[in-house]
Order: sequence, then C-alpha cells, then structure tokens
Amino acid sequence: MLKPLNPLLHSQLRLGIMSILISLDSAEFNHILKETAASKGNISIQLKKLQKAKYIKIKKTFRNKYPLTTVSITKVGILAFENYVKTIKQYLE
Amino acid sequence: MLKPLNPLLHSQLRLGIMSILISLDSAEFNHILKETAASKGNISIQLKKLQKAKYIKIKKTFRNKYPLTTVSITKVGILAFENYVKTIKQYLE
DNA sequence: TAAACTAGTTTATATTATAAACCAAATTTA
DNA sequence: TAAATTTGGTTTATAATATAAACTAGTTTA
Repeated sequence: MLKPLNPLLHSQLRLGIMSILISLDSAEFNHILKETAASKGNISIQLKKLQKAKYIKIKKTFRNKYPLTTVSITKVGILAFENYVKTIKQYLE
Repeated sequence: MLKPLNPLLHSQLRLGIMSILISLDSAEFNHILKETAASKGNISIQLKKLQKAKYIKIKKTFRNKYPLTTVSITKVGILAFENYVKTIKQYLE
C-alpha cells in the first residue's frame, strides 16, 4: 500500500519553498521569487499556509525604506519535510 | 532555479498509478484500488487522463463474466516518469 | 508632479482532486 | 423466483487548490 503524501507539502510551490529553506538559514521573498519563478501572489499565499502549519516563520521588516519579508524553516517544518521525502521515495523507486 | 514538475505526474494518485505500473507488466483496476486506497471514481478519471497523454494503455475485457480493466505503462510513460523522478529529486535534496 | 518601480496583499478564476451517486450485469439470499 | 447484494466500473457534482490578475502603499526618477 502506498502511504499518502502530506498534502501541504505535495504542492510544487510549497515544496519548492521548503526545499529552498531547508538548506538556508533564511530567505527573502525576492529570493524565493527568483528561485521558483512563481507569481508574487501565489508565493504570498503559499507562505501563509506554511506559516499557519508552523512549518516556517515569517518576519516582516524594512530595508532602505522598502518592506522586507524574510522567511525561515522551523523544527516542525524540517521534520515534516524529511517525512515527506521518505514517503515520496516510495513512489519513485 | 527549480525546474517545474510535470503537472500530470505531480498528483498523488496519478503518480501512485505510474509507480505501480513502472515495476509491473500490467495491473488490474482492483489492484490499483487496493494499492492506492483511492476511490474507484477517482481512479477511473485519473486512468483516463494518463491514457489521453499516452502514458498508459487501457484494455477492457471480461473475466468470469465480469468486466476487467487492465492497465500498462507505455514507453512514453516510462520516459515521463523517469524525467519526473529526476526533476523532483532536485527538490528533495 | 506624474510616471514608473518596489514589495508585497487581496480577490477572482480556472483547474483539480475527490467523493457521491449512479449503472449494468451477475450472484446470492429469502 | 423475486428481491437484495455484489462486482466492476462510469458519470456527475462538489470542494479544494493553484494561479494570475488586480490592487495597495510607499519610493524613486524624469
């Protein structure tokens, strides 16, 4: 029997965001924008969903008078990601 | 930059079906039903989508007077699956 | 001072996955 | 033997999702 995939992580963009964050202390909104090539609106929404699940932390500040959104992964997020990786590998081999 | 994931394969059930078929000559509808635990309706629809993309072949016959749907992966399907695996690995490590 | 740009958020839409309802034929049960 | 149940699905309806388009608020440039 195939184990179900965590639906919160089985989304191209959310998985991409988590993938970026797993290997970085933190990432700025614009970094995610460039790495994923998704729209700003889509990123904004998916960040909120990840935050609601406590997979990431979002910090809103200013830099040179411009808004700056900085994102980082939480312990819960790391565990969920690692678990997703384990599960999807069952599908891939 | 993260490469986009083939949306036809980035679906839990369709990926599951392809995963089953990649290591089998063919599978019956009921086998997929048991392995994935998805509903019959959902399986029926996802099989059609995979067939439309020529990722699988569907054969409809009878066995002991009952309908029998047998599914197998195509060459095109194997290539698409292999490519998907390569791409998603970029997200997982 | 008007236009364009930065850094996002909110709203609307189109697609998707999924479940519920349905169907036909075969079989079992009362 | 008629009614109920089971098998093996398909079709239809709905809820969730991803995504893009439109919008906001402030800043810089011409």
